[in-house]
Amino acid sequence: MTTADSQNGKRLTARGAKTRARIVDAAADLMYVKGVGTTTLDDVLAASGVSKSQLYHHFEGKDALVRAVVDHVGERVIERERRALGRVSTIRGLRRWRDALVQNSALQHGAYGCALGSLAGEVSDHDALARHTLSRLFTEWQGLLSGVLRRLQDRGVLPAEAPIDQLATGLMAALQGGYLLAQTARDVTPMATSIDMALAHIESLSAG
Amino acid sequence: MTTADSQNGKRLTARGAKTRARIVDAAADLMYVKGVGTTTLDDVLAASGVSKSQLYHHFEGKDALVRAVVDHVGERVIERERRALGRVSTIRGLRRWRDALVQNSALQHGAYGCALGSLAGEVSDHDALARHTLSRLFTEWQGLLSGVLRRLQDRGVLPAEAPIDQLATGLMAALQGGYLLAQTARDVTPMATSIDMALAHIESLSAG
DNA sequence: CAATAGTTGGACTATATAGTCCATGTCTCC
DNA sequence: GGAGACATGGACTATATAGTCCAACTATTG
Repeated sequence: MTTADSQNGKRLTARGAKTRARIVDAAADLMYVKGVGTTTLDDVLAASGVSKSQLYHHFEGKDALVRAVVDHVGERVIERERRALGRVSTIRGLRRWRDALVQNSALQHGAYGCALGSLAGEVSDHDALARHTLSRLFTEWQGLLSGVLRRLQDRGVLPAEAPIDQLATGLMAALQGGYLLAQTARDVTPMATSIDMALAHIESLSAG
Repeated sequence: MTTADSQNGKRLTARGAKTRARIVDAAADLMYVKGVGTTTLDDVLAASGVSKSQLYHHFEGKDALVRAVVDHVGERVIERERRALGRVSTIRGLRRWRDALVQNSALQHGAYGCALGSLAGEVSDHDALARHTLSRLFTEWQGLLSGVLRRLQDRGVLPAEAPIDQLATGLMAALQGGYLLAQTARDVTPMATSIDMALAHIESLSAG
């Protein structure tokens, strides 16, 4: 966990932890759909069925809540990606990973974008701490992609000279850029296209 | 111009047009730096040295102002890109284009991201009209990239079968994703890396 | 030079929203 | 089982912000 999750020094009963989790869950969902700025504390209260004092009991204020949401969403995304990428060691596996993300986004016609990416866009310029956490999360996600590429390398699919980390950065950017274009067009096609191009580039190196 | 710029039917004197432009200019700058949601009308008033009634004389409300900002920023970006890309017909030219964008972003250590991209992220899920405009702007920008690739094709640098439009989409996504990663990391390196990867892929097709 | 339409200044209002407070209820641990 | 800490409910406040109103001013046009 990044920030104080088990309230600095305070005891925290199972009941309290549950309430806290309910708040963060509701806030994360709302902020994904409505955006961070337009999600009010009253929205969060209504959605989680919790009173204001409880919210302020568990969080110092909205900023702290936003940070908790970043932590929570980050954990969820990284967990999902770890499951999806942790053992992939083929180009086909990467394509399946791509398909899953694209199809998932297609359910909303691209709306809302990447859970992490849209948080990053909304928060990065306003909260240095949250930005830093998001930056680490992206790096971690990228590390999972690097792992896949390294396994490809180990299996001889990619040459030893292939710049693994840079390829992972490029793939990550293709993903995030694709999300943004899809979100704006309300059509996942550009997202599929951009990831395809990145994967095609990676695949083209295997000939070398 | 997309939305009503010369107020539907109303006369508009040179003086009025100037005031209107001052408002949009100030709003665009503030919204780029502070974000759309956290920029208040009072901020815009203070920055442009204009009174509230003038703002409401020229715009129906904040939404209308945001749309005018989208139009204005869009025009500025497209103009800049038309100048930068309009006559490029070499890979080297594309690299110079990349350098200009990266260096420009480096001046702010990546902060604020792409003028169009960050607007898209903030506005797409809240204002269908603005989203549509932004989508068209991205398409237009991408069209400029397609133009470059087509010239490369005409000059025999790229093969006839090269999927121009998809490559342009991929390049655009690499750019936008790079912006987002740079904004989050406050370091332009990932932006440079991701565009490089897209350009390397395009270049690699010239061998085919 | 009127008459009309566009332009401006700034006080005023309504409301949404973050944040406070305190009384009461419920655990935990000795 | 009792003391003290944790947890909860909800009313209350302060304030920021979008939006209104109107009187006065300035340009344009017949």
